[in-house]
Amino acid sequence: MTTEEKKEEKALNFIEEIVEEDIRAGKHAGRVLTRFPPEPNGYLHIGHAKSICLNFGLANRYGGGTNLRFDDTNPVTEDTEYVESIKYDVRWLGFNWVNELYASDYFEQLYAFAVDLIKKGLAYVDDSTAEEIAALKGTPTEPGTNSPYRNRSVEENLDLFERMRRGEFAEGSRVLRAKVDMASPNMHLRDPLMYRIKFAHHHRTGDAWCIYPMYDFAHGQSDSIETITHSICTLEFIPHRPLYDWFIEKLDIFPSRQYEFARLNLTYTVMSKRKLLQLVNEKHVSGWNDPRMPTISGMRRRGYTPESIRNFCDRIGVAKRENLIDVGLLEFFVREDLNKKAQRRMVVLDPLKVVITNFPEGQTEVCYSENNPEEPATGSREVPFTRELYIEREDFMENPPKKYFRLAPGQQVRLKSAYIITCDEVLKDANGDVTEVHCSYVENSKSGQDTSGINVKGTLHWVSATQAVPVEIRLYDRLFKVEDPSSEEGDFKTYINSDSLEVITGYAEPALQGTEPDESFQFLRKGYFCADIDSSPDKPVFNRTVTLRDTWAKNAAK
RNA sequence: UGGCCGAUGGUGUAAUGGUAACACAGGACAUUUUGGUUGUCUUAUUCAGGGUUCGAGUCCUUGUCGGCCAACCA
Repeated sequence: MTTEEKKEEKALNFIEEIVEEDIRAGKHAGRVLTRFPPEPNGYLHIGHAKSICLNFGLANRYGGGTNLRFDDTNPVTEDTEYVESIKYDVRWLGFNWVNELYASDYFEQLYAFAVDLIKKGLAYVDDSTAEEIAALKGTPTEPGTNSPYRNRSVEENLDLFERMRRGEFAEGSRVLRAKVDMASPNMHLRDPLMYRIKFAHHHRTGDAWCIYPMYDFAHGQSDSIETITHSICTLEFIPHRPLYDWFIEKLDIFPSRQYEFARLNLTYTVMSKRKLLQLVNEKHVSGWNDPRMPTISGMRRRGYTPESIRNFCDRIGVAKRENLIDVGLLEFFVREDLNKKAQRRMVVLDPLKVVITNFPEGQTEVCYSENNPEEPATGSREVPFTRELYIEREDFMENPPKKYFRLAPGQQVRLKSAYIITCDEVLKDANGDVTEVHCSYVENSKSGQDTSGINVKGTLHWVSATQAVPVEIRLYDRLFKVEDPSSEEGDFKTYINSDSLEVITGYAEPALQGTEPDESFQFLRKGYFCADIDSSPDKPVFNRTVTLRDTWAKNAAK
């Protein structure tokens, strides 16, 4: 079955249904234009990826386009550093926007819209303090009270607003408000603020402006200016929609429409930029791109692929129900993708020395191991077999439980792509800890030319102790100890998992030397690992993306 | 106590008045020179009550539970 057919079979989400209905009805002549509107005040995270896949996916599917629009109306928190990272991340995810735009491009137009509303008697300058405005706003159960400045003349409002722009008034001394309805049960309709005074340097307009539009008077208007047909945002903006429509109607501009879907929540992490910024600022992580972060940049560094993230976003669907998705689903998709793509290598993370007593000292025998059994075309590589080897400490047990298929006294195992060995002797130190295991290899059991007829249950990964390359390995675990840190009592940071990073030295087969950053491998039986940007040719550093599925560990834990 | 949104397996998402489906997670078996991969099987009377209908997860109604809304943030 082709991808095309699969796509058609898949049920539509409710937004796709709306779009199809609009197309059927001939709305906007069947044109579809969406936008992805990040505020450049932080890095993109997996929740944004859901929105990106939705917006760009919709445009893709219905022959439209998507604008990348930076919602940069609050100069004090925004920065070009964020702009650059956002652009990089969207491209990396595999999407191309038709226009790179900024709400700040529209400041002059937005100002003209505001003047228009003032002239229509639908906006006024309010001299009240923030506290006074809040006090007159009422509560969800009590109506608000009109501001004493609500009935200024059009002329006075025009004059005051112009002088606000000229910088004649102090920050916080005046605002422009829409004249809607102070008694509305919808708080957002109680004369919402349109403009505030901020003597702040803007990352794009510099010091050209000292008044900046609020979200509600910038977002919808930007949509309209760009003739966005479907403006998709998250659930918390539902109460803003009547205001979104009010401005468009009163301004009599292009009728963009807003639709809302439920944001993504993932177990064992947090998904708000405010919280993520705290983790960065307070050094709980090394930065926005710390591999434990749910940011796109963090996941990229961790070893996640764009495909795996897109597949994930595809599978979780789009609806209006609050959700908390098991991070295991994300892990499934990265395993699925890396299983096809990542070459196999052998690396011992916690070494136990094995001496093959019947193998000559100083001799090296070349073995060949397939690079990826899922992709035979990737061929095989040489792996040196010597008298002294390392195996994983957990792959040996002196007194093994039932169904332990690994090495134990008197037991036989296969060394992957090499020989079957028999455990003859266990050496211990004064504490009784195992220091070394002596084995003998079965000479006619070499992989590919095995005539021994021996059937072993277990196959172990291994490296030559004398030719192994030490590598730094960073083992990551979930950032939080509880499923939903944000819903727990108190500060979410009290639930940080202090053991979320463990740095160890592993011993890699020689083929792993000189690995380039960003390259992903499957370390046999251990998981997927991605070379970190901290790697240098002489000292590779690997991040563990995710472990392999481990049914043995699961059973043993029971 | 106001307004708005929502409720389908453990988790998500479908079913558009006509046999509750798919994925993940869990369980069982088989395959496997990765306890990986792969394959087969398996896990729900749809929040509750009432109503409309030949027939309701779907429509109506009442209730319950959850979420959002009173930043000069977005």
